[in-house]
Amino acid sequence: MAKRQRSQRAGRKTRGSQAEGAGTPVSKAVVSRLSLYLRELQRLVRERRETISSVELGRRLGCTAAQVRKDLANFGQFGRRGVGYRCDELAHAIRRILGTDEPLSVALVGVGNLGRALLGYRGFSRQGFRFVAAFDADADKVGLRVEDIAVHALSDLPKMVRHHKIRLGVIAVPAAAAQEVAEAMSAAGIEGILNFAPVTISLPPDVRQVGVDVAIELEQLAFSVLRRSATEPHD
Amino acid sequence: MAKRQRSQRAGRKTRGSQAEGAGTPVSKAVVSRLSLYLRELQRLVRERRETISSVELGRRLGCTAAQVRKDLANFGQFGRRGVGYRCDELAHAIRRILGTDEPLSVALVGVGNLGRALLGYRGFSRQGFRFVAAFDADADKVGLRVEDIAVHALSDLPKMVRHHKIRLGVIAVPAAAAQEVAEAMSAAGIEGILNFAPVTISLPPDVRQVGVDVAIELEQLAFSVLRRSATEPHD
DNA sequence: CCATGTGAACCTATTCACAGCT
DNA sequence: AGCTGTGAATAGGTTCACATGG
Repeated sequence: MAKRQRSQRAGRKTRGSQAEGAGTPVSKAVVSRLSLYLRELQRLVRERRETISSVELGRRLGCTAAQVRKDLANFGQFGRRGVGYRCDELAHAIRRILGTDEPLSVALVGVGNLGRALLGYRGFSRQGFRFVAAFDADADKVGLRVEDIAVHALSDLPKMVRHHKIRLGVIAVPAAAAQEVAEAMSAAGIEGILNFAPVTISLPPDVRQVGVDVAIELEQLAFSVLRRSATEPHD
Repeated sequence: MAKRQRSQRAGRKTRGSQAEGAGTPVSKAVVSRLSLYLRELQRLVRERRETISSVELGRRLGCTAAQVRKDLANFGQFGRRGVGYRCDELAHAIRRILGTDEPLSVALVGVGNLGRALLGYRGFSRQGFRFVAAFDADADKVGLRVEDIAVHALSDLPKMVRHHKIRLGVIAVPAAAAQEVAEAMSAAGIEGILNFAPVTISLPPDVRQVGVDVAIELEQLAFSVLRRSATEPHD
């Protein structure tokens, strides 16, 4: 495996080149923590904090300092020995790694309660995402504007994807409709799907997907709470 | 409930006892997959399907058959050799494991767009959760009923927690308010918090927490989509 | 024969501990 | 001194392959 590590001679080999392109496979857990680091760094930058050490970043996020350093080491060298990481610099580097340093266009399908909440959520644009179009199967909703986004018929999806160069799609429809919508997205050329419907959807492997099921998250929580009381019946 | 943990002696190891109480530590990943199994099993039950094998369950969910069997093995024996698992039986067993076989009371704080969407989401009650009260810092919202749930002032939280035996809390407030709300929940005796605000909250270790940041999920997706096109520039 | 349940092998991820730079 | 970056050690999770039993 490509060991181009020691080519320090390239001089400015870009401190923090997110280098390898796709050299080493990075695990999902690492990427997930990178997003967490970024979130905290953005807060630090807002607070005018200049630098932070791996120890403190770890402490704030509930992971070890070694973990922070190892995660970053997957993508390059971003810190300064004896000093730590410059908050703004590292934040920018992580955005480059994640690919959110330039805006990505997103389509939302399903303008129900959840869909509306997502359209109105400012966190997306803060992280470099743009909802450029919404879609709904309900003819009564088509033509409305929700949070300043126009609602279109699903049949317009392919056209809109092409026209707005939409690469990501968000599914916020009932479970029964999710598979169909996912297939439409895939056919329209969307490359990644964030699925809030409580079903597993199956897609060609070249379409990436992430599922979020809020009921499952609550179940996780219930388990850890209840198991805890089982573990420590009385203290 | 209560009762016979280790009553069955030697011979059969308790078909489907979620036995160990807290014997072996179970990883988060396992619990997360259990929820996924449950979701699929509930669908199968609705479709009147009697049994399913680990192979097919794995195929539907995108994991291996061995994974399915190993995960279940953490908690007991639920299958019948040569046959597979009875869908209804296994679903019920998993609900027992997760602790969602009896309803849990939940409080929601933050009746904004997201909070409203969560109150209206039927998936929660389907999985055994009950929103029994909502809270908001905005005095104009206090006194309203949203999705048939009354909105209270935050100062009523301790009283309501006691009165309704609320064990879980959901935070759907802006980032700036989340830490404060979490502390109020903890002080009121809530044992687990599902946090939708995009910040890491710090709490005494006896309060369990799960964070969901939808922007982070989109970032995960962006990364895997963009990395993919970097990996295969031209096929 | 079919499919589970499970020890053992394998592989991945996290933590340790220290070399090396500032 | 302080803190990063990283090989080595450890712990954890997944897959294999087969014995077990309906």
